[in-house]
Amino acid sequence: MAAPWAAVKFWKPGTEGPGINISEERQSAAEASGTSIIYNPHAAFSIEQQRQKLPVFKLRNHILYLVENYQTVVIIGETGCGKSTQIPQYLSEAGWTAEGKVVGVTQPRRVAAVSVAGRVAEERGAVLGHEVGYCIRFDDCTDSQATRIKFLTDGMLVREMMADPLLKKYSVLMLDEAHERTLYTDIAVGLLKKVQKKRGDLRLIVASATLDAEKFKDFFNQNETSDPNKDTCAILTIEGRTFPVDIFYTQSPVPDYVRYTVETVMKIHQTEKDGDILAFLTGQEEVETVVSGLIEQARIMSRSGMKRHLRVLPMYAGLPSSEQMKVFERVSHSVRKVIVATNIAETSITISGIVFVTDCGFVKLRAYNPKTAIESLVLVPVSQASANQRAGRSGRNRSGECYRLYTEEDFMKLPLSTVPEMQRTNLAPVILQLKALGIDNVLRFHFLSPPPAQSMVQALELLYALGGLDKNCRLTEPLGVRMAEFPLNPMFAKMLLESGNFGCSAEILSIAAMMQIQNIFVIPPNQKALAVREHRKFAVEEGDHLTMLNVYEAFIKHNKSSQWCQKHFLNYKGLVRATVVREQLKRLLSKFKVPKKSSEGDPDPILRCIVSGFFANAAKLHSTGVYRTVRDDHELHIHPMSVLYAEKPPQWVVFNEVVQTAKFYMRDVTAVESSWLLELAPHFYQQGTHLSRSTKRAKVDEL
DNA sequence: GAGCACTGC
Repeated sequence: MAAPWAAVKFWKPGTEGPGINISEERQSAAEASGTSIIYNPHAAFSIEQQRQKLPVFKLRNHILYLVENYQTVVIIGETGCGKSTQIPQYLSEAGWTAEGKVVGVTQPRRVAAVSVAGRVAEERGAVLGHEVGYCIRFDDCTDSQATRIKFLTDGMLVREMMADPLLKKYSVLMLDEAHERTLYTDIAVGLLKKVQKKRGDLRLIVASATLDAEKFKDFFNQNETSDPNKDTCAILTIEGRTFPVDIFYTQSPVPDYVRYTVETVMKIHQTEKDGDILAFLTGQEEVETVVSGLIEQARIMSRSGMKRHLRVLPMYAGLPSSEQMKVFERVSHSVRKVIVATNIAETSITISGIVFVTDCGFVKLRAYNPKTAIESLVLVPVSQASANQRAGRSGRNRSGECYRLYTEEDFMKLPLSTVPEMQRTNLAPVILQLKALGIDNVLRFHFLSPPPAQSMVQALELLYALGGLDKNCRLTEPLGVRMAEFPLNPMFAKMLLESGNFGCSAEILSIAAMMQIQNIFVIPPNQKALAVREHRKFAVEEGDHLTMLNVYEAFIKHNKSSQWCQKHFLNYKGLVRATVVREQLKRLLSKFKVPKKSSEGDPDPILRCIVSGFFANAAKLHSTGVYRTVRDDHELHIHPMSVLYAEKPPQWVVFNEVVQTAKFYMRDVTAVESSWLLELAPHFYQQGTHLSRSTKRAKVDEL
């Protein structure tokens, strides 16, 4: 094999030919784009001067005019234009927060809601939580009297609508980052269209990307004539403040993007001037492979006299937060930082100083099969919108470069945008929420992108089986109404509400809380064996649910000690969060007068209670050694992370979810008795109602 | 026998 990086050849569209030297290309592109002024928000200007320098400022009066005259304004706000922080202030200054009214701004992520609120409070010289506040789960930093500009997560807005369906306190709502099309943004969009019909005074601002602007406009425009003067929705574009990014493609498809990522990063390091590198891959394993590959290459190079060093850092959600923080640390001028990341770096975190990006062209996305009701995680090519978002991570401080590890031809074949989450998820939680918000006919709900009808049917079927809906698909009283109040998947809500009847609400609360936290068990790549040995200490033969209960109870017993967590390779922050989640769930159980009881060490009531919520996710071990779902005979396997993976496989199990990678794997698995299924879910497995298929009955009756 | 995108209530 030749020098590993020598094989990588990129070319830039619109140039003479392929195989161009990267440095020359960059230089000519920089010349063509002209000089740009670097914007530094923390330079020595007054806050007012800084605000006026933002691109959005020039359009201040135009925005206010549109909001005054159109019920909905779609704003195409490019990165760095200042829309999220400025528009709410303009609205407030123009009187939209008079008479106790509030301007609300939603964000898809908690950190964004908090940080943007902080920035705006600072600009207004206000104490966060008074005039300017935020509201996210577990953290309501607003004052019901004083708050005029409120930042909140889109999920929180949907929750607020349960108490106040017409959102009466708001005069304007701005849905920020609506182009991301998260589940809750889409729910909010559908609901707000309904609210607007009853509240002509409510103004809506949808902040979106160019691509979806027309779709949002068509959705909200109530003008049924062909006269554009009667439009109720307008579109406005605000230019951003970013720097040009040169895009490079490979000449031919690469056979192995993991290896080519290493090669490309090393080539950039050798031939390019200063600037950090961000490499996009699809999962933890790929990230770790590339990290060790780069460290090895860098070692070889420094031995052969390379002066500038590489600092290689992994970044993915499962990484302990202390490790995650390292990507934000500054390094000395002689060191180049390389961050090897999953999709977390596409939208969720922003690292400054990135000049070069490599993009493998793939992503792991959630998918939902409406026929089997199985959610899975699948590796798919990214969309063009996603690829452009990745490229844009390089042009934030100065002009950047993006190396796509695929051909331009392949890029053109990619879908323009990612399928909205609404169309690739289990809808049971969504339908329950909509029902609780008084949407009787969910099949006729106005979705921005309607989900598959079969997904709706699956959701209705499950909710009926859980007892949350009656035969006419109406929310049951009190069970369905209560289930909808839980910020959880309906199966968890059912399990919690039943826990009083089984006399184990204390244990079920801990289990439900723990199941909401990802990556409780930390496995550092260099101490894998030791970590696994420590984790084994918590394992019980009943399965993952009781193992999690063990971990939680041990954490409490050791006074929530972070040192104790470290010693046992447990995610301290995750466990703390579990205690907070548990408190919230406990308050809901008290509200519904579910008796507080403990089974005092008896596992049986706990397992039966789990079955009362998760009976639909049951599987039986077949003689061939594989599991099959009871409801439709789908082949499943125990996930290697499950404690039952190493045990003698039990005959019957229930599970929380299925992930599809190489096989269909059940996650969070617990051994049960088949008689419990018949006893606790007779309606689902025996009676064969009009909603459930008769095949289900046959499967259990065989036993 | 062998594996864990990312949010959010």
